[in-house]
Amino acid sequence: MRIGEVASAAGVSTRALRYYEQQQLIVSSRSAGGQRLYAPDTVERVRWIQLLYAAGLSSRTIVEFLPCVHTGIAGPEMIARLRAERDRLDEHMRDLAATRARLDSVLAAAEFDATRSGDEAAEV
Amino acid sequence: MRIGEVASAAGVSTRALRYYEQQQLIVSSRSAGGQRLYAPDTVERVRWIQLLYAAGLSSRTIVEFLPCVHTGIAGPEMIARLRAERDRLDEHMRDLAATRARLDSVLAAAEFDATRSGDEAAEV
DNA sequence: GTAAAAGTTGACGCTGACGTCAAGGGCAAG
DNA sequence: CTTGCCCTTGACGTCAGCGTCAACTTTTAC
Repeated sequence: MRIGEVASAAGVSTRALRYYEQQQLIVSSRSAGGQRLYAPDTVERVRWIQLLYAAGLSSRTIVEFLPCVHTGIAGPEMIARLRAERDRLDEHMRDLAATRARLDSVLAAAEFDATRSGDEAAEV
Repeated sequence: MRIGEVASAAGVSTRALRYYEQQQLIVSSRSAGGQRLYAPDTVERVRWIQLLYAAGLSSRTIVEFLPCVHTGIAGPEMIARLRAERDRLDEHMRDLAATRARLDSVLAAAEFDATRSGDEAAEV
């Protein structure tokens, strides 16, 4: 696959893919003319990368994780790192849930106030 | 309260507080000598700000939300924005949960593999 | 009264994940 | 052959939330 195909299949820009390659997150072979060629499973890999970015991991961390993500094999040190990141994720999710709850109660109050002042448009 | 007190009470740097003021997130009066003085509830406000930052909101968004967060009053437009952000948060949390699950299954595989190869240190 | 601690206003630095030109080369179609 | 689209490297730009001097002033403690 060429870079544009991978980009649209994975929903990222070609710039992002070149950046990922520079960060050693993905690899490519080259055509005779020097164009990048990707294995099909690169798309899956890129989706993983996006997930891990969204989870707050850095390129440096992701590049360490990706091998064992694919092979399922990790040394004890890597297992500890994986656990640590999972626990960080858990904590972050708890914080988000708390924030969401507080935001929701603010919303409830605002909606109640809106209905009381007769603003029909704000009602569910 | 002076800036240092608020900073340590809220767990942020003084630099952050000055930045928040510049972004109109908090206000201060001044002493005769020109030093910032804060109302005690500023601490709570700063905690809110931190929560919303952690939830991925920008200063621009937070400055719009904070008034109705405190008063519980919001126009229909603001209520829509609040709902939108809450929904974004929900979606983000779902993504994080999915990522966490996938990470966890990788971990399970790695741990299993580690026990099979007799690496006691990696066992729970 | 004086030294230390805490505060003030600039202003530049930093980090990360790309966006965005610029100036060209590769490649299938007609 | 040339049109047009996709690709290449290189390099500078961006944005946000602060960190970090620097050079002073205010306040506090003794």
